[in-house]
Amino acid sequence: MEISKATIERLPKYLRILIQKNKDGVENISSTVIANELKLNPIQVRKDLAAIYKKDGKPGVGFDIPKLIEDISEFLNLNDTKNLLIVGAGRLGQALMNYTGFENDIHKIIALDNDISKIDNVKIFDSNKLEELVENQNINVGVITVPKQAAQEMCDRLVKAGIKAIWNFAPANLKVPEGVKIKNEDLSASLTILLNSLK
Amino acid sequence: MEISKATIERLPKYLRILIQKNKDGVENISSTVIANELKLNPIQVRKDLAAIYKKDGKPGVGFDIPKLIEDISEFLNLNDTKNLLIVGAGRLGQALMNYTGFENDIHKIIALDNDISKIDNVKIFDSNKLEELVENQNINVGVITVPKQAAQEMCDRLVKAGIKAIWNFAPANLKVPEGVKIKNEDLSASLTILLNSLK
DNA sequence: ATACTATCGGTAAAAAAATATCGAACGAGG
DNA sequence: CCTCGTTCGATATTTTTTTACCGATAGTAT
Repeated sequence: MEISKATIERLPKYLRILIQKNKDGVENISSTVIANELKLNPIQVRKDLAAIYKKDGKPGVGFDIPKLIEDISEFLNLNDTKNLLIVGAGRLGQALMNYTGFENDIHKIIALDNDISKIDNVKIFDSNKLEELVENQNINVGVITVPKQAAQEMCDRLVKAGIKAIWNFAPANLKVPEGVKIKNEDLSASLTILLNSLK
Repeated sequence: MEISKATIERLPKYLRILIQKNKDGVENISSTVIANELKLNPIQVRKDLAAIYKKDGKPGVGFDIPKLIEDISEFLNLNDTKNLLIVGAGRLGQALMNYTGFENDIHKIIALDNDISKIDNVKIFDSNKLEELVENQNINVGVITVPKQAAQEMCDRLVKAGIKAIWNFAPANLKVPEGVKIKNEDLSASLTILLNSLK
């Protein structure tokens, strides 16, 4: 079956709940409980899970949590180590380097900046090492945390070096060629939408 | 007409393009040009704009950029000053305090932390001032940038103090009562979805 | 053993969102 | 001043996503 984009966006949310419940020692969970946590419809949760779950959920009991964690992780390909190259070691870049929220996949993170003396305890490379690092460090994702003015240029260099996925935090619509995926983390838009929902 | 959630999520993207074109001295823009920039369908762009634009677009010419900027800004309520209270003055909190991507609305940003000596050039308040600040500084949005373990507690305090909108950067499903809006900026999920799209 | 409740999966219906079609209007160029 | 390419808005259609319905099953309590 074809798995919808909407479903893929919800799977990580289910996973976070499942991991928490698993830590708490719970063995099974129903679609109703998951739905309540996320303010979703239980039927939707079941449909999403049916798309990737290999074992059937048990009527009256729910889903086997460890098995479900395994299946979602496998589907989302979380067990392969991913290497990130953070371009820009300002406050945001530093925040990402130290981010502990990547619960499942392990990421090697390398920071690049024009000013290589920015932080003491992390190795920062000079920006001119970008192409070399992409090649030698098996980088999967380029993360852009430079100011907006420099963002497109850094994006172009990452693409030229062979990167297929870009995670952009600069407030700009970056252009990438066909075949390269880009995810814009548009904080301003995000806040605007939140505020708008209050109306 | 009722404006769909999907439309509201696209409006800030249109706005960013329009502001850029306006700076470049362009006076009109067609739905086709906007759509190409964002890899969307021009018909969709026209439909979105029709929902909030007060003036008609001109066939053969396109839309009046300054007027469109004004109408989108008004619809999204961007001209009112919004006050943010950032809870947690770590790297992420500092990044948000210094973020220059909030292109349209002006935000007074106040930071809270247990350690009020963290940064030199920004006034940081002690965490126990949270309730007082929410009351006296007319705070519209509480921004959570504390570690996951402290996130729910801070969220509860914000809600109790009367905050109706929470912007959460901690990797956790925070619970809020009915009537309070929460936007989770789930970076791990975001990255996972990006990586998944490569398959 | 039987009834009761919670929950599942599959199919069907409804709602939301995206896209297509088309006649009309604008401006540029001959 | 006529023709052509561009673009619009309105209505219709298609696709995607969400929600409802229902018969069946697991576990629990009587």
